[in-house]
Amino acid sequence: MLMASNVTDRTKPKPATASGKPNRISVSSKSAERRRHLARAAYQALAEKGFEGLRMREIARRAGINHATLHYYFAGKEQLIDSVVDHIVQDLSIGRNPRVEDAALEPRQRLKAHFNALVQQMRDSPEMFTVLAEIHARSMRDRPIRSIFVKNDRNWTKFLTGILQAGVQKKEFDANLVPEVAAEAIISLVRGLTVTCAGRAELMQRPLDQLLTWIEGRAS
Amino acid sequence: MLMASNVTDRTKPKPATASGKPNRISVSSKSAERRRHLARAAYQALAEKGFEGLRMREIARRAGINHATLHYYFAGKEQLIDSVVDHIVQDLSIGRNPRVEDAALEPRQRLKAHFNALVQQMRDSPEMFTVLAEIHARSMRDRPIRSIFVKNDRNWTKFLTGILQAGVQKKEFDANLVPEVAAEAIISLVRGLTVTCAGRAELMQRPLDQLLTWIEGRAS
Amino acid sequence: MLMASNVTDRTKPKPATASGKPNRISVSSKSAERRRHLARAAYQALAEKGFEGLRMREIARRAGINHATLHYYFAGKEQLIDSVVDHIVQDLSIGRNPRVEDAALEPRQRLKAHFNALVQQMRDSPEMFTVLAEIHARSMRDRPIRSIFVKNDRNWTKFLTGILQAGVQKKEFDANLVPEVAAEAIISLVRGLTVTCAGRAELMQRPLDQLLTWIEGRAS
Amino acid sequence: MLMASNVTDRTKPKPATASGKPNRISVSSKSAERRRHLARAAYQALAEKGFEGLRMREIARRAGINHATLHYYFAGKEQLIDSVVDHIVQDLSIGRNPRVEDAALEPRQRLKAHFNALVQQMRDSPEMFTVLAEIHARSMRDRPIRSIFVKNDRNWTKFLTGILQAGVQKKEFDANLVPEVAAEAIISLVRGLTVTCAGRAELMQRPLDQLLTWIEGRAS
DNA sequence: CATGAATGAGAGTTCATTCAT
DNA sequence: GATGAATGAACTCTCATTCAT
Repeated sequence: MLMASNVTDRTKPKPATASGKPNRISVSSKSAERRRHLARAAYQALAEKGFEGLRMREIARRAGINHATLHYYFAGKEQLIDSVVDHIVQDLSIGRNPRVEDAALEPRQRLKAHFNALVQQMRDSPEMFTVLAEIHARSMRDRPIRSIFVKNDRNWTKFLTGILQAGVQKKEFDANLVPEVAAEAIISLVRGLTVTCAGRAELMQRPLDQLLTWIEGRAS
Repeated sequence: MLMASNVTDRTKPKPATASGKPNRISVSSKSAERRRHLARAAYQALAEKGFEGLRMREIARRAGINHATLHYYFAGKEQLIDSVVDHIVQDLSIGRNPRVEDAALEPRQRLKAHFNALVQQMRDSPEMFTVLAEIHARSMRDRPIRSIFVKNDRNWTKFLTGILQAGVQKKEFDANLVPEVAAEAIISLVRGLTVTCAGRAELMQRPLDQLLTWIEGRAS
Repeated sequence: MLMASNVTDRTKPKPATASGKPNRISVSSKSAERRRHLARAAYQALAEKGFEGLRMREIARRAGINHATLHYYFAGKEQLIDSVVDHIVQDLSIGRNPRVEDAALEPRQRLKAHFNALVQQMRDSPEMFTVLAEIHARSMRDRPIRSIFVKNDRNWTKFLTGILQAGVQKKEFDANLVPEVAAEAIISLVRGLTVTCAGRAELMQRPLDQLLTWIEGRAS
Repeated sequence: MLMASNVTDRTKPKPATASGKPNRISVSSKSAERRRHLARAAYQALAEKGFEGLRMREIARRAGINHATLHYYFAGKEQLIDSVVDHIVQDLSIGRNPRVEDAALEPRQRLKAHFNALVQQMRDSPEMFTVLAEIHARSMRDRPIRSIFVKNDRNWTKFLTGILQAGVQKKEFDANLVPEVAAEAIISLVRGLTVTCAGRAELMQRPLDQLLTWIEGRAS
């Protein structure tokens, strides 16, 4: 989850057609792939320069195309940014979908894995949190983006609540825990961590461990 | 603490000198006052438009002066922004200085007061957190600003550690608490809350209560 | 005469050839037809947006083809515009060719019919005069286009002179009339009317009646 | 009347103030003068390239200033164009205001003078008619500009009607003349002439003489 | 022929900054 | 200090045109 590399990986391999001529699907997929590539270039520029320094020409340069071509794929800067936001939010949601096979795992392990993935993400692609910080800042003045995060947080809360409930039930977590409230606390703590520990994944460990300890409570 | 109004309040009125002509000190004081006034105008513009939409001309307009005059007080946009950052960080640090009279208070009450002040701040001047989010985002790409926050966080940690230690000692808090680690967790949770609950102070209560519960542990 | 619908009507349908494959002639005919179709699309775009707002892409869109295909029929924008000018001037000349059967008619009636056709044209396709105004304006800076109008005016003058001469001879018009001079006056008055009365055909009546009265002079 | 040079001449000389420091009026007049200068540069560019080829950068170049400065004086291209239209319409109205001293002159002479001024204008500044043709063309798609011309034509009609009435009364003109109708005819003829005879003032003479003959009628 | 993709040139506009007064 | 004027740099966006397929 949370793997920025997913921004690329999301490119689903199109089925190779037998005919030499590209069919409709592969054509549209090629165009979609291109758009993804451009959104990724924008994402990187955003990580390095922020919204303030985000320039269409530089995004195009990063993608290796003429800046006018960018306008062929995106009606304007705003749409390109929307695309970046969509992609990143989609990436965030990966790994937060309660999977059937997870139900068997110990909740404690699942929560730990969730945290570990976060730390790993900070190690692998710290720029993702820079971009997130930018978008979060923007979300405070931009209703539509705000809505996206609210919706995203609801899903995240649901995911965590599921784990917490299971943990309480299995006596792995503190019996007094109110799953939803704890989920809210976890989300904010994690969110704050990405800012506080920007780029230094190792700093995240202790607060996350502390959080786990609190969640386990006297149950541990 | 954390009162945005402080941005203005910090402007301490200097006693008018007897002479009709302003003396050196009052001139420099007037100049400093003007600089504070401008930084405040910039702060408001920043809250409404973000760094991306921050314009020297609009700042000047808000302050009621000609835009060219801005350059008499700040060498450039960057310096003006630095000034805003300085002011806001200074505001943040207010209320985090362990005061002698506090030592007598119960640590639990002191922590609660700290949290309440935060909620109040969100109610009174939510724009401060918008600005903070902007600056936090920038701090992830900007070393000097990052350093300011690191230093600020150290002070904050120290402040919280003091309270936590006292609380453990007085058996108000969980005996197993490692004050510094808990302080780090508190800071990140609070930081995340300001984003998650942007503008809706009421949402902050439950996570903060949860946090208190955790800190008190079986001691409660 | 002067019927904008002629822009389309001029497209004479070529009889389909027996062979299933289109032969040279029908191909070139189809191509010519397509060119006329495109010129008409350009004419309409010109009427709505003027030269300033004339866009190759929009012309293509109106014609229902890809904009790149436009370049298969016209080397460039300039050639397309030339084509529009040619078509419109050709339309203008229709009805100004002295016809044998007209010789029998009373000059007064012929002149009146000429004016009526003009009024009708303004009623039916006012956009033609918008396009004409655009091309007239351009003709004042563009020698080749100017030449086209000068030539066109010569034909128009000849047409009117014929009527006027006949009218003087038949004592229908003022005996003192110098046909060529009056023709020039008529042309300019008509030309000015199309601007002054743009889109409001009813306003053209009175000046045209006045003109007729003047031409008839004491003869009437 | 109709003197393009008036575009410049309209610059009313500001009264020199005694004080070395420029007063409010002269300052504002200087700015207004600058605006007039820029509008004139736009007018010339418009005459040479038409609306289609009108470029802010070139207008600035003609005026000898940076193109950004143009935006200091005019909010945008549209406002600059509006200014050009205003100036030209103002120029047109000069000489069409019935003056008291004219009442004594023979109407025939006054009408002739009006026509002569037109011919002279075509000789002196033919570019004015090029610009007029552009604006007329635009007026056919642009309501606000259209309104300006409608209003202008009303004044022109009034001016001519005054002369014609006086002429009829003094038996200089055809007794059957309906002044207002004739005025309309005159306006359209003149308007058409400026297009037909673009740049060749000598061609205007014969139609205008014809027009005069018609107006005088059997009275002459 | 037809088209989606691409591009160079250039448009209007904005903005931080400078400068003469 | 203060300000109106000016400017260079750079921005987003558009468009006619070209080209590979």
